[in-house]
Amino acid sequence: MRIEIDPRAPTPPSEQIADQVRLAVAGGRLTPGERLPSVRGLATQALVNPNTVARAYRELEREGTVQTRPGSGVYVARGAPGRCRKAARGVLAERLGRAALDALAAGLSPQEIEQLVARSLRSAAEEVL
Amino acid sequence: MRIEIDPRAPTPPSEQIADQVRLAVAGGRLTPGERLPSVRGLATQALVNPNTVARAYRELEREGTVQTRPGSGVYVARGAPGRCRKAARGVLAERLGRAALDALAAGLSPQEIEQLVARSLRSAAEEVL
DNA sequence: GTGACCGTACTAGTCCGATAGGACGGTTCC
DNA sequence: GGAACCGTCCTATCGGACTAGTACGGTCAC
Repeated sequence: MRIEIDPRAPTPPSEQIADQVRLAVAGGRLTPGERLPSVRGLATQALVNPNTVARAYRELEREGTVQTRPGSGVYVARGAPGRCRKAARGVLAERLGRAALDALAAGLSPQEIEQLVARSLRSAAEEVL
Repeated sequence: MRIEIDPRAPTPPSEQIADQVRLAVAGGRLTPGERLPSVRGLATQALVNPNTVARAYRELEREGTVQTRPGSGVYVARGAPGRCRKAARGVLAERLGRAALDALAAGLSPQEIEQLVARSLRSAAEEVL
């Protein structure tokens, strides 16, 4: 479980951590019952404060994505993948929709926009290889 | 020139203003020589502080999108549409690319992603009508 | 010239999130 | 039992961005 933080991004670090965990769960790279990195460990690795990681975990627990076992660690909850996948679909549809709207506002044609997406997908697919 | 601010968005209000002006210039809804809303007027309309609008205008001036005529107002610069269109294309390609990557990470298939985009474009096109 | 605008500049204050550091109790394993 | 973890909680502090209020000089129409 590798998590990268971009300190210059407009979204706060704790949100970035939570988002990456959600995506990993939705994508099956974190499975139910699996243990997340410890608060201190992840804080050291991602160069943020332990409190910041703790806040992200608290948020994930609140929404039911993870379950913390006091004194032991934080674990992916049962049923989390389905929920995360559904939520991710909604969020991404929203993001893609906004981007598409902005692209239209900027004067790009629908054809150009679909081409941009197709190209992104191809290069992303290559990156995964 | 209508500008909407979402106070809950992660991007600061001044950035939102600058972004919307750039998109409007790129899309031809603001043309070279046209005058932007006054700092005070836009601040009142968008429910933000005049300083916040002034900061956005200063940023736009720095990058050459607008030109301020002291005592008179702020005007869209010559050559701005081309530059904005080019910049918008880059930014949007980046945004779409990130969203596509995240969607892949969340376990969506490329086909599903293209469908999502196509659907967004259709609904966006209807909205414009 | 006068008044109504315009953008700019400045200082001070507020708010929110991240950071820092320490203390606490629970769990796991030897 | 004891050491080494674990997550949690708390208080204090810092920094960035927005807000608030005021003052200044330039432009424009009458």
